[in-house]
Formats: sequence, C-alpha cells, structure tokens
Amino acid sequence: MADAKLDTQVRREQIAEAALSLVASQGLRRLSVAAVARRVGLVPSGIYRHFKNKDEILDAVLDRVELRLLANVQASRQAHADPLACLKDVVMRHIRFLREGKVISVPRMIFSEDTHGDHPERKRRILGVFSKYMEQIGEVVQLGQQQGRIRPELEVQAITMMLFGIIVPAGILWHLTDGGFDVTRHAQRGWKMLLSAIEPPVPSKTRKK
Amino acid sequence: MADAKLDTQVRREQIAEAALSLVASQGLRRLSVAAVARRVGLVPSGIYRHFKNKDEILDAVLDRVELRLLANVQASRQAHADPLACLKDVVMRHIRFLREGKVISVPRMIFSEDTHGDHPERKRRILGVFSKYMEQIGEVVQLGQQQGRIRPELEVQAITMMLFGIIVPAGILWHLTDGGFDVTRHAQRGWKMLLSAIEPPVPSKTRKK
DNA sequence: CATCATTGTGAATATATAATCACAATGGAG
DNA sequence: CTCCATTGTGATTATATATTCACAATGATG
Repeated sequence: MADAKLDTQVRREQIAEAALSLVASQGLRRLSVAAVARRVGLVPSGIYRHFKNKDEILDAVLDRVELRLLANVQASRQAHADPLACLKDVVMRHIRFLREGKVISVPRMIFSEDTHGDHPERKRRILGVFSKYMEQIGEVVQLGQQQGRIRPELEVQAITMMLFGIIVPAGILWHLTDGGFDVTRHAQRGWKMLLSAIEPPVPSKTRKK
Repeated sequence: MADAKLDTQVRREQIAEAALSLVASQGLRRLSVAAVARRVGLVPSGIYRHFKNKDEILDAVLDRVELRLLANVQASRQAHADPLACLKDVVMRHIRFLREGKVISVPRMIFSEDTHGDHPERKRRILGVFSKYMEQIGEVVQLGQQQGRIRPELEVQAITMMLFGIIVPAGILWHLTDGGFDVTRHAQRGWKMLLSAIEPPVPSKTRKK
C-alpha cells in the first residue's frame, strides 16, 4: 500500500502533521489511528512502527500547536514595534489561521477530553502551553505600559485575558457555525472595545489606530 | 439493586439530573450509561427502560443546561433594574455556578465532541442554546443603550460577545486548573474593563458601580 | 548476491461501552 | 387472589478502535 519504505523521522513528521490536520478539520474525537494511517498512506498497524501509541501522537500534535501559537506571537512582535499594533496583530493573525484551518483553537484542545481525559499530566501540559502563550502576550502588554501606550494601572493578566476573551469566542462560533460566523468582524469590534479600555485617556501620540 | 420500582417520569428526572451532574464534574467523555446507572441506583440496562439510547440522555442534559443558562439571565434581570448591574450579575452569577459545579460551561459542551461529534443537528441545537443566551443578554444591552447607560454606537452583538469573552476563559481556566484559577477576580477585572469600554463618557447618573 | 535491520501488511486480539434480550420482580387494578 | 403492564436484573451481543503479532518487503551494507 505504501509507496515505499521511509525513514522513521520522515514518517513521524508525516504522521504528526496528518494528525494535526485531521484534528483541525474534524476534531479530536474523529482522530483515530486508522484515519491518520489512511492519511499518511499506511495501514493502521504501521503507525506503531513510529509511535508507541496514540498518546504519543497526541503529544506530538500538542507540540505543534504550541509551536504555532508561540510562532504567531513572535511574528506579530517582529512585524510591529508598537505594542498595540502588535496585540491587534496577534488577534487578527490568530483569526486568519483559524479561518485557514491552520491552527486548532485552544479551547478545542482543552475541552476535547480525548486530549487529556485520563491524563492529568497532559492537562498540565495544555495549561503550560496556554501559560506560555499568555506570557508572551503579557510581555507585549508590559512593553506597552512602559511606553505609555497602555494604561499602567491595569493588570497585565487582566488585559491578556480580555484578549483571550476575543480569540476564544471566535473559535467557538467558528466551530459552531461551521465557519459561518464572521470572526474577522467580531475580532475587529472586540479589539476596538478592548482598545478603548486599555488605551490611556490622553493619547501619548496622535496615532489613532 | 434498586430500592423500588419507580415511575418512568421519576426515573427520567433522576437519570437526566445524574447525567448532568456527572458531566459537570467529570466531563462528557467519562459519561457512560453505566456511570449514570450507578449514580441512580440501577443496573446499566435499566436505563434503557426510560431512555431510548445515550443520545436521548444527552439531549435531556442539553435541555437542562439551556434552562439553567436562561434562568440565570432571568434571575439577574429580575434582581436588577439597572442594565449594567444586571449584566455584571449575569457574569458573576455564572461564575458562582461554575464554582459550585452547578453549570456546565458552554465551551465544554461545544467542544466536547461526545456531545455532537456525529450529530450535526445537536451542534445546531447547541448553537441555538447559545444564541438564545446571547439574545437574552442582548436585550439587556439594548435596554441599557435606550436608557443611556451604555454607549449607543456600539453594536449589541459586540458587547454580548465581549461579555461572553469574560465568561468563557473563566470556564477554561477553571477547568484547566481544576478550580485553582481565581475566576471571581478574573470576572471582576474583566467586567471593570468592559464597563469602561461600554459606559458613556459622561455618566448619566452619579452612580458608579 | 546474501544478510540484516527496519519498515509495512494483514490478521488477530483486547478492551470499553452501548445496547439487546429473556427472565424476574413490583405494584396497581379488578 | 390473579392478571398484567411496567420496571429492574443479569447475561449476552455488537461495535469501534487501539494495539499486538507474525510474516512480508524494502533498502542499505559488505
């Protein structure tokens, strides 16, 4: 069935990518070893040549999700020197990837009990991913506060959570409506409202985004 | 094993309540017919005397969730004539129920593919529950706009989504940290920020909540 | 070419859980 | 009390999916 034998490094890559892709499009419930195998072009038992079990595959998927989430924040930071522009970009970038099916929304990972139903340590793992993500965003917020672009009296965590509160419902509605919900508009509106809450009353610059 | 035979109405009530309770504490993945039966005090096959299949049980759970969510909004509306106080109460009440395990956070229902994995109509059902919930909240927002308590230029949906954006991450973090996250503080901060975004610049009343 | 390690296949096994089936027990009606 | 409808039990079946196992095939090396 397989075209040829491939090195385990290559197969692992294929398998992890196939799994991530399947999860993004169909959710974790539908992720079966058989589905992954089909996608890669192997028979199901062939998967076990490269991954010890399904849990290992899920771990690999999680690694990828983490990389992508953090890469998103990094990309935004590099594209925008201005903290506010950067934060907005984090949101919009996430939305774009959501639309393109290139990222699994965090809640989807969290509440898919297939991910960590019987594995408390994976729950911790997810919490870790989330924490890192929030931390990265928090650094941008802090920068903004130091530069007078963001109200200094607001707590960093509160701001990052509000940002998260824009991203998450987007994923939820996108998922619920099978892509029918206008997540871009939602994000723009949400950002605008958040901005009015976090921007200092006296604009430190005439720039009004 | 059962103490006595009970009328199917009574059993259906018990079964639905047991299922809801189990879902709230353990998630949907762990909801098995056997677990529900144990909780009620029957053997697993006895459940099928009262519910056709597991799907019917899940539908009953969803009904209950809907009732509770909407009852929460109603309760807040009746307790507070002021729209802003009402909205705040919706959030805080939800948080309280979350803490007490009396409500399943909506994302948990949505992203638990056990709920609707193979049932598109149940996904629609959930979307319907969510839409009703948002509608009810939206009515309060509209009232607030008519009364000059909330900026009239902001779109109702944007505001309700921001409110949702406070509630949802609370559920997520509560779940991820096994109740370790301070959801009350999160909600209070989030509400405060949202308030500064939606409250008109010139207070129509000296009341500052 | 032969050898060998690694990868792939197809059949079989293991497991958890939903659901069926046939018999038992309960409780109400006559 | 008997009868009957309904509810409860315990054994069995069905099903989906993860995983193991034994053999086959590939590709690199000497």
